[in-house]
Order: sequence, then C-alpha cells, then structure tokens
Amino acid sequence: MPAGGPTSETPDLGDLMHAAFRRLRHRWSHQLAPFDLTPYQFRALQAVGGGAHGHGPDGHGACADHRRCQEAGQHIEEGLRLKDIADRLRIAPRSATEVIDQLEAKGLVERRPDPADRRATRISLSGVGVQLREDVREARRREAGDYFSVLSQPDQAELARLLTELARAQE
Amino acid sequence: MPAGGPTSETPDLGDLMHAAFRRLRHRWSHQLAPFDLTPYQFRALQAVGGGAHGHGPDGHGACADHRRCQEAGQHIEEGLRLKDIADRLRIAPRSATEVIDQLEAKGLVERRPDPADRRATRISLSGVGVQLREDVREARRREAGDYFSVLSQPDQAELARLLTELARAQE
DNA sequence: CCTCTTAGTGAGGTAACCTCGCTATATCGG
DNA sequence: CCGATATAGCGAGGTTACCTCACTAAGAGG
Repeated sequence: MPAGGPTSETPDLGDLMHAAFRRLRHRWSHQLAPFDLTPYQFRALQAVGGGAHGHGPDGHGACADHRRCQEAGQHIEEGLRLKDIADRLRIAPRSATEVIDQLEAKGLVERRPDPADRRATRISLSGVGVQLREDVREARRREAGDYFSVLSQPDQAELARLLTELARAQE
Repeated sequence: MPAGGPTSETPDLGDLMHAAFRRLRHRWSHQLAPFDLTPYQFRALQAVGGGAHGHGPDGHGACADHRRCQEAGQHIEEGLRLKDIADRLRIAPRSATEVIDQLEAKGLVERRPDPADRRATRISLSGVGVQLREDVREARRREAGDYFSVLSQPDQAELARLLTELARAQE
C-alpha cells in the first residue's frame, strides 16, 4: 500500500458531528420522555423561559437584545413575541407558531395579546411551565448529567470554544 | 441583580452542538443541491462506496470488519449487504433499504442477488455513482472547504478528538 | 390616504429517521 | 432430516423537526 495517507479510517469531522449529535438527540428524547416533551419542545420551553413570567429579575431577561422594551418608558414586558422566540431558536417564525401551539396545548405557556401592538401576541410560561422546566433541569442534573459530562471540564470548555467559533464564522 | 452567576450568556453545549450541526446540514444540502442529492443520500453513497465496485485495492474495503469474506476462500465480494450499510450509517436496516432505494432510482447504485446467500442483496456503486461521488468530493474540496475549514488544523484535530471521545463514551 | 412592512397563521410539503409485521431463506439442535 | 430459531430484506405507516408560500390584520412613513 504505497500512497498511504488516510486510507484506513477516515471518519471525517462531518460524520463525527453527525454521530455525536444523533446520540445527543437520542439521549435527550429519552430523558424527556417521562415529561412528555420532545427535545424541540423543551428547547422552545427554555427559549420562552428566558423572558420569565411574572417576577422581575430572573437573569437574562426578554429584552436582552431587543430595543423595544422602553416602548413607553415602562418595563412591563410580559413574555416574548413569537418572532423573538423564532429568532432565539433560529427557526422560521411559522415553526415557532407551531411549537408554541404544542406547548400551549399542554398548558405550559400562555398567549396574551400585546396591549401595545395589536398584531403581536406575548408568550409566557404558565406556572406549570415554570415548574416543568425546573423539574427537567433538576432531573438532568441528577442523572449523571448531560452527556457531555464524559468530557473533563477543560475539554468541555474547549468544545464550547470550538463550536462557538464554528457558529460565529459563517454569517 | 444579586445572585449573579452565569446569568448573562448560557448557551450550553447542547445548544451549541445543535446550532453547529444545523449549520453543517444546511451547508451540505446547499452544496449537494446541484447534484440533486440530500446529505442523507450522499452519506449513504459514501457508505456504499467503502466497498468499491470492481477494481480491488481501494483502501478500507468492504470486508473491513465482517468475517464473511472468506466464505469460500475466494474474495469476490461485490458490494455490501444492506445490513452492513445500515451498520455503517448507524441507522435501522429498514432505513437503509429506503435510502438505497433512492440511490438506485437515480442509477447510482445497483442491487444484485448474493450468490452465496439467497436472502441477501449486494449493493454496489454503478459507474455513475462512482463518478458522482468523486465529483462531489472534488467540489467540496474546491469550494473553500467543508465548513470546518474556519478552524485551524490543530483545532480541527482537537474537535475530532473531543467528538470521538464523546461518541465512544456511551456504548 | 396610500403604500410598505411586520406579526402571526393556514395549508401543505420535506428530510431523515423509526417500528411492526411479513416472507424467504439460513442455521442449529436434536 | 426436521423443527425451532434467527436473519435479510421489504411493505405499510408513523414521527420529529423543520420549511415555504399565501394570506389577513395591523402599525409606520410619506
């Protein structure tokens, strides 16, 4: 075998990503099954959760990078708009409608008309939603972690760095 | 804001993976569009390609880790069985049937009965299939690379290591 | 007022998988 | 040689996680 090279085993990065991501998905859906949530739904739940529900200071709030908060000088902001959720999840607005529909059907989120803009609806977590989100996080913490825990802490950080760079690169 | 902590930005590894993978998929499907292939199909094409078609030494051959080659002392081995393809792609056998159907419909692979096992079919690339696979690879090489090229060489290696470790860890 | 844009939704579609049940064949134990 | 069990592939049908396109209701700007 002259040319040598990468003959023997060429599981390229693409395949590795693919494999890793599939496992991750798989594991998530198993973890979420008892809560009757798909990964997609949980992701949405978290996105909505970002702009909490009633009690003010909850971390990185809804208004994070959208300037429409000081609309009237007031800072009411009960929930995000669908568009914002779509942006957070990086999906098309129509898809956000869909997943929010699902969460609403389960009683985890609420739709309310935006008083300031009659086209818009505000989405916020219901009490049940808040609870469930917390339960899932708890469970995830408890059950030997989130799949990444097989990596050492520095390795996790390294992975985060690489993925971030990868994400930031294009567009 | 008392509790402080990781409030500001908590795009956890899961989300990062998700985002990175989605971009990868997206890019691939764009790259493959002119060839009228989905990423799924191309992956399958590569899997079949592993066990080349006619001319012997082509790298990591079909018989790689399956012992059924020396069936009769001979080493004919024209193509893989569906089951093997499924294993390579890490999908259910039924799904392999499906994607191979698609490739066959495009004339990229051929099904032939296995002379030694009348249950089995042997899948091999057609001439067109070999050509197309090469064309895609060429294109990918040419067009400023495979999405991972925004990372330095060592970073790519590092990413590969981390992903491999992640994959090997569970099961 | 008239256009131009934006927010959300209905309708419909796609990729990438899956399971369950079936038949034809192989293989193994007696 | 025969029955039990396993294996290869396929038909039918389902699911998840998205998408686009067309539409309506409402705000924004000239």
